[in-house]
This record gives sequence, structure tokens and C-alpha cells, in this order.
Amino acid sequence: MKSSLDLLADAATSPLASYDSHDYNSSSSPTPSPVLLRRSPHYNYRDASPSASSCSHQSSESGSNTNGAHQLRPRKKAHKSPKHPRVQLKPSPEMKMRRKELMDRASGIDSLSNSPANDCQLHVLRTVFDEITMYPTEPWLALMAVILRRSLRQIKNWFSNERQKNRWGDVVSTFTDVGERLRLRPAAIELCELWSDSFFEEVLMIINFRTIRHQRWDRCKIIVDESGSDSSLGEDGSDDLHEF
DNA sequence: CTAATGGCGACTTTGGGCAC
DNA sequence: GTGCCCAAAGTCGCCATTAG
Repeated sequence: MKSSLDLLADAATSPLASYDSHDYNSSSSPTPSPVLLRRSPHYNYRDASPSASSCSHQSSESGSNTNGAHQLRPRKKAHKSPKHPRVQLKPSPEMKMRRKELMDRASGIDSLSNSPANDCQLHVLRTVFDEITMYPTEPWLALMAVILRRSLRQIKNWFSNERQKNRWGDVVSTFTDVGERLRLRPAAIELCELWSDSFFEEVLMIINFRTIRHQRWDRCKIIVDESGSDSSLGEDGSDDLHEF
């Protein structure tokens, strides 16, 4: 059974690959896009540093907390000896600029004119939620906001509400390429062990592209079915692929 | 039903004080 | 100077609730 991320990996090469990320029985090509080739075959659950705290929330809620619910953690010993011996790299200037640009653009989006979310936006959000992460970082939220043309606040609220409704599935604590804390779906880590802003952006663009393309495909099929004959494959829909 | 808001608790970060 | 302890402030996510 293929996951949506596997299917996503096919997107660039399979022109009419199945769009529905929930169609796990899809028979699309197994050939992955070079962009989405797994970066490391040695997938290792870098579990839960003791502080993967909110994971303790999750596990307690999912019934797998062995210590009982909401047990207080021992107080931090000293701030000079961090509990996570991770290497916190500095984001590159390019990354900082990119993040700032995304935040600026995201904060400029009007939240009233585009509510509620349309099918396309919902599908992209659900795919990220189901297949990549329930807890996107701020830059990722901004990226989704820009691509989906929804405000940062709307994207945040959507994920918050979705977590309330659909708290299921595993979450694995890990870190980004610059050492920032990240909680991903296991399938996402199988796809790429070390996620970065740019990798997420690539994946998100592919999800968005597939969604829009399939929407257009569906629309065209409806037109064909209704007219019975001619199919004017869309001049319409091109507005969906907005400039990014 | 979805989107949004605010209160709350858990956790992290920061910085001062103290002993060695 | 270094290491430890502690409290305050900040951050994050959950939850209940409300509005449309």
C-alpha cells in the first residue's frame, strides 16, 4: 500500500497519476521524482527526547502514555546544559530572507475574503496534516498561507481545529536541517529523514499542483459528460495556478 | 459544520543570586 | 569563572465555547 507521499513522488513523472492522496490503492507509477527521492535509507526513529513534551500530551491522549497523564517533568537543571544535545545551526541568510519574505506575504493576505476554505485548499491542508505533520512550524505555516492564499492565522486555526477533531496517528519528534524541533508523521520521515524549509516547499508545491491539476481534470470530465461530445480542455482553471 | 477566540496548563527560555 | 538553583516571562498546544 502506497502512502500519499509515495504517490506525490510520482507526480512529476506521471502525467495522469491519481490525485487523491487518500487513494492508497492507486496504481500510479512507482518511479519517484528525483526531487523526492528518499535522502537516507537508514530511517531511525529519533524518538522522543525526554522533552518531546507535547508528545507526552499526544501519547497520553492516544492511550500509550505509560507514566500516566500529565505527569510533571522534573525541573530543568540548568539552562547552560541543554537537555537536547542537538546541534543548533544558524539558518543561512538566504533562509532568513526567504522566511521573512514568506511571513511578509502571508501577513498581507486578507482573512475575510477567502473563507471558508475551498476544496483545493482543504485537500492540500489535509494531505499535509495526514501525511507530513500535525504541527507545522511557523515558516511552513507561512508557506502554506502564501501558496493557498489564506492568512497565517487561518492556517494556524485550521491545524488547531483539525488536531481537535482528528487526533490520530503517530508523531515522531525530530529536527530540521538547522536543528529546529519538528514533529512529523512517520511516513514523512520515511520519505526524507532531514526535512528543511526548501524540501517542504517542494513537497507542498507538488501537492498543490496535483490537486489543482486533478480538479481541472475532474471539471473537464464533467464538461465532457454533460456535453457528450466536445471537450474544451480548460482555458479555465489557469487562474488556479497563481504565480508563486 | 467550520472558523475563530480566549483561558488555561505544561513546558522552555532567560537572567539573577548563590556557593565553590 | 563556573555550575547550580530558582522564579518570572514567554511560548505552545489543548480545550471549551461562540459566531456565522
